[in-house]
Amino acid sequence: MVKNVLTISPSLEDYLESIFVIKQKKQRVRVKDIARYLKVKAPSVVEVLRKLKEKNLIVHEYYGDIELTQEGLNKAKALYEKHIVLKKFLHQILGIDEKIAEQDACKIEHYLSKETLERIIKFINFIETCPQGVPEWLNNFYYFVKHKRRPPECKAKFLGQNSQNKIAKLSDLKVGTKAKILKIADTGVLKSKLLGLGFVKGEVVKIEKVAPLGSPLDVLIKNTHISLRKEEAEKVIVEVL
Amino acid sequence: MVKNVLTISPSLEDYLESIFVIKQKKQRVRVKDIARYLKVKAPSVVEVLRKLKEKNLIVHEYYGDIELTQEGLNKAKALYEKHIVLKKFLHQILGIDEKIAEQDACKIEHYLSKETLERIIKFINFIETCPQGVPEWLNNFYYFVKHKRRPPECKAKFLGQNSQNKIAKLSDLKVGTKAKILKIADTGVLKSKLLGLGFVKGEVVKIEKVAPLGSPLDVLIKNTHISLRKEEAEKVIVEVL
DNA sequence: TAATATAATTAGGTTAACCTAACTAAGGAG
DNA sequence: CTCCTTAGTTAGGTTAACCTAATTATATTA
Repeated sequence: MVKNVLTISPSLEDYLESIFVIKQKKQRVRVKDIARYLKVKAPSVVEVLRKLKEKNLIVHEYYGDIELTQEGLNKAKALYEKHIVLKKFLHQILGIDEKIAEQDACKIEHYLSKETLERIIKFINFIETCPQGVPEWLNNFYYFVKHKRRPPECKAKFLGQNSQNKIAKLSDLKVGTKAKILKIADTGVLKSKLLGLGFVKGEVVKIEKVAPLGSPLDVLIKNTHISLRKEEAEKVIVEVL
Repeated sequence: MVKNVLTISPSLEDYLESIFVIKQKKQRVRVKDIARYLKVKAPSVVEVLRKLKEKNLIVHEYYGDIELTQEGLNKAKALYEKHIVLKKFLHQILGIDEKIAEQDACKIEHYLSKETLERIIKFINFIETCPQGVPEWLNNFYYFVKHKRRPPECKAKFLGQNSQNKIAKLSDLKVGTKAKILKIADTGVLKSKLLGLGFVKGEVVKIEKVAPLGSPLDVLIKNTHISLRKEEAEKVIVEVL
C-alpha cells in the first residue's frame, strides 16, 4: 500500500495548525505551548513533533524551538484558512453562537472536501459583496429563526397584505387542517405528477388521514381523496387556513 | 473518570447508522452486510457489535440477525437525519456534486453540534417554504458560482443599468486600480471609523501600495493617502472602474 | 557557580479500531 | 443425512494517539 506523504491525519493537522497559531503571537514556539493549546500532555507533543519532522513539515532540534518549514507553513496556512472560513460561515452567516461555531469549525475542518470549502468561500463572498448591504433575504432568515415565521413584508408578495397565516409543507400539517396551495417546490417529474393530480396554486386542500410514520397521507382536494407519499407532500408548500 | 454511556464514538455511530440503513431495505441485517457497507472486514464488525450490545443499542444472538433496540433505533434515526440534512444542504442548497456531498456529510455528521444542525434545518426550511419558489437570491448565487459575477438585474439596483463592472472588496484589488465605493459591509465601530476617514458611498478610491501580506494597504481618496489594515479594507465593497 | 525549578525527553503502558489466519456453525445440494 | 460452501467467531497482531513515571537538559536564582 502506498502511503501518501501529502496527507496527514486530523490529529497531525491540529498540531501543525496550533504551531502556526502560536507562532503568530509568541515568536518562540515550545512544546509546552502546544501542549497547553491542544490540552494534551508534553510527551504526546514530543511524539507528534517527531512525526512532523519526518514529514519535513517542521524543524526541531533537541530541546530547541519549533519552526515550520516552507511546506509546513503552506499546509498550516491552508488549514488555518479553512478554520477561519468555516467559523465565519457558521457564526457570521448562520448566526451560530461564536463559541460553538469555533468548536464545530475545529472539528469539521479536517473532513471537508476542497469543493465544499470553495463553495462556502463563494457563498460568503456572494453575501459580503452584495451591493445592498446585508442582503434582505438574510435578514429575513434571522427574523425567521427568531420568530419562527417570515416577516410580514416577505409574505406580502404572495398572500394578502394582512395575512398572518403560517406557511408550511403539506407533510407537516395535522389531520383536519385546511390549507391553500402556494407552490410546488420541485421542478421534475414530481411537479408534473402533482399538478396532474390537481395540486395547483390557489387550490384548497384538507388533511384527512396520516399514517403513523407520516406516509402515506390522505388529502381531500376538489372533493376527491388522494393518497400522497411523504416525499410528495413535502414538496407542496401551503398557507395554513 | 466517568464515562458517558450516552455518547458513542464516531466509528460506533457509523456502525449503528449502517444497521438502520440496511434494515430499511433488507429485513435481515447480517454481519457481512455491515462489513460490505462500511468497507471493513467481518471480525471488525463482530467486535463492534459486542460493544453496541454492551451499551444496549442492539440485540444480537450467537450467529443470529442484528436488531436495534428502541434506544438504538432512536440514536440511529437521529444520526441518519443528521446525515440527510447535511447532504441536502450541501447538494441541494450549496449545489455541491451529489457524490462529494454524500462523502462530506458522512464525515461531518459526527462532529456537528446540535445547535448548528438545528440552524441548518431552519435554513433549509426557510428556503423550501419560500412562497416565491426557489428564492431569487439563491438563483443569483448559482449564477454567481457559474459566471463569477452577479446577474445584471441584481447589480442594476445599485449600478447603472448597463454597468458590466466587477464588484469586489477593496482588499482584493491590485495596485493602481480605481474603484467606486458602494457600501461599508459592517455595522459597528469599523463602519464609523471608515466613514470618518471619507469612505462614503460614491467616492472614488485608488490603490497606491499593498504590503506583502495584504496589510497595510495604502489608498488614495480625495487626494489623501490613507493606510488601511486588511480587516478594514475587507469591509469596503467597491465597483471596479 | 551550585542548587533548584522548570521544561523536554524517554520508556513503557492503554485503548480504539482496524487487520489476518484459523476455527466453528448454519444452510443447502446431492 | 452427509458433505461442502459460506458466514460468523475467536485469537492474536498492528498502528495511532493518547497517557504516567522517570530521566535529562536548560534556565533561574541565591
